[in-house]
Amino acid sequence: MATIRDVAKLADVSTATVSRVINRNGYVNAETKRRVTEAIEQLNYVPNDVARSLFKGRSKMIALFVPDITNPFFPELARAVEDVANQRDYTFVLCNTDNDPVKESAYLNALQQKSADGFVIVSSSISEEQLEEINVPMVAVDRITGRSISSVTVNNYSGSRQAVQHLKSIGCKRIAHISGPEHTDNAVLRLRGYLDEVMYEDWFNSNYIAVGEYNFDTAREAAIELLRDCPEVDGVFAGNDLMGAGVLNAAAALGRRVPDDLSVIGFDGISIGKTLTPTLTTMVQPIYEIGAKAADMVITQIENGAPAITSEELPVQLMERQSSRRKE
Amino acid sequence: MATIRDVAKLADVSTATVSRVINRNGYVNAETKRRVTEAIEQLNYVPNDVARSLFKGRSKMIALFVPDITNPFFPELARAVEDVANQRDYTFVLCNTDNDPVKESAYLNALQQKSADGFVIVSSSISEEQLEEINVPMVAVDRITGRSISSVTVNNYSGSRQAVQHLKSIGCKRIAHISGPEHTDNAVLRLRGYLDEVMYEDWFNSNYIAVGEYNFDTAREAAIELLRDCPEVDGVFAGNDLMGAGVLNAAAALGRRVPDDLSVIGFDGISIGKTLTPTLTTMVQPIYEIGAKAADMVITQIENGAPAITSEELPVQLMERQSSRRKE
DNA sequence: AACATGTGTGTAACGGGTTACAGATACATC
DNA sequence: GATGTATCTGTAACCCGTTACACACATGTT
Repeated sequence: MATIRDVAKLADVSTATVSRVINRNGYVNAETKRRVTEAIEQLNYVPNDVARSLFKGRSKMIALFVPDITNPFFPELARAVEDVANQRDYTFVLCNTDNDPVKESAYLNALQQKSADGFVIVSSSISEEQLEEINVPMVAVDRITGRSISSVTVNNYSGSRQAVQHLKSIGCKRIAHISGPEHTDNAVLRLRGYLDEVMYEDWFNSNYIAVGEYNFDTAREAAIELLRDCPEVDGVFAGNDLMGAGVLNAAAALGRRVPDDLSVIGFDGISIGKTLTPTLTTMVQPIYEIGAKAADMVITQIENGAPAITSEELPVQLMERQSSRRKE
Repeated sequence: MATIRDVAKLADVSTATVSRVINRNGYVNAETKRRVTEAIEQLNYVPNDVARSLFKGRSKMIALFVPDITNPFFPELARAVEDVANQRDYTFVLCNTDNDPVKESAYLNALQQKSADGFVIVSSSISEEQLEEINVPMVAVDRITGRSISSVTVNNYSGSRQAVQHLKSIGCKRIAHISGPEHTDNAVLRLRGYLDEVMYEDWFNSNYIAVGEYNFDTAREAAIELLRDCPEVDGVFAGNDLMGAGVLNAAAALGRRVPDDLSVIGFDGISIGKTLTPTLTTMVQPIYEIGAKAADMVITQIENGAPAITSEELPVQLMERQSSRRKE
């Protein structure tokens, strides 16, 4: 591979001049510039990013931390972050943290050594101290980790109320909630939204709440138990779409017809909702925009160094599909 | 951040000695080593990866190219590659190529500039010439791109025959195939397996073959048309699970009961198969192992420089679920 | 005594860019 | 004619590790 020195020699100038041509800064005579450009062309020269990074202390690289890319919510998010990164000429690195603080900080260290310029993270576990140690821009997404970090989220609380309101509006009289994990702030917010919507209903009772992880299996288990214990339940608000799929499966296993006997609504708007039978009614998050917005914020901060902590909250939207229908 | 020079000064040795301690090579007196280690500890020193990369021309970084991470087959693959990369102390970079040769080579260039050490790629489009240009280890996965590159795949042909045999064995008399895209070698192999299994059946007719993309929507469309035109079809082999989901959805839309009227089998074994109603019978690929194996091959090649081109073919396995059942 | 081998450490060049600084020239201004 | 300013270019230091090479000393060999 050709180096800047090869180019300099061929164009009969110093490396400084070549560098000036490449980076379009400082004065360069038009004729000189032509010669340099030609030499670059001829040698097929491309500047070495590593050398550049070393000098600048920056790498044009941002990383996304997600709990597990295997969860279909995250690929779409990743896609957005990657697209924006590319658009703005950054390299994109994906890291699965498994919600494990040890893995998280291992990644953080490894990437700092590589001069990563910024991070977009989905994390429930990162500590304020760790945040202090990072001296590059960082934006939290989907979940808020602490108040000393910028974030892009949706209004989980009001989205959750909307979801329950939808079930009420189609005539559900007994609405249960299969909640996500208690240590995750968005699950707590959704639970709170549900509670504030049903707490004062005379039919409400705490058996209508079950807790699972944000996945299919635990939700299915929880739903089977709940629906067996409370056969009067005619509406379920699932903590997210994956859990909604679990509820649909549980309903089928118990012979409960959806939406005739039971309406189900999820949260997220991931694409598997459309593949299910019946298709899943859900509160759609603008997942791609969330990721794009977060990536944009990080890169803008990298380049302009705007340090203010900002919190964006995007809207969710009801998407009615087959799993919920007005009762006769 | 502390540099090796700071450590050298504090321990009162040269940077060479510090480097020798860090890398455990060359001779270092035990007492000296102790002092250096202490200084490293005290300063919280971590070697700068970028400087290291610059000197060595290697970055301890591998990349995975996938058509689209949003397709649920790939996250699992990505997960495997990432895990192995981490285990062996490599950084993992994910790239979505959208099957676009332009994006592919843009990524290839960008990553070469960053001294990426190796690539795992899923691609139908990369050319032999491009392969020539890459002078780092590279392994193709899922699809074979050319004969000048190592690969890890499954036996698509025999897996496909097994799938059709399964439908026959449960009593299907008219078996259709919704095939994946014609420019993708694994789709072609699966189609060939299907053909070799049904071609000489007296019922066979070419209307039983439809072509789509490897996604839900096109398969759904294709299946609706096919099932409407050929109501006698009682078994469908879908090109992959996502397409299988499309077929199930189409069947539901047409009021065909699965598995009573129609049995459906997919290919891949991705997790959404379990979330569908009915759950989807499929030929399970060892996706994680494929990714792990490929990552392992790449890294081993990076470190030992074994240049021989090898092709691994892993087995697929029938997983019977609710979408297929023996006819009475 | 002469030489080989093993141990221990430092100096300095190197990888491939970037840029502060200095020097040179051209032109404008007073 | 002196001074100022814009244009153009090169030298060399710098980013931060790694390692070839040189040198010193200890021990073993013949």
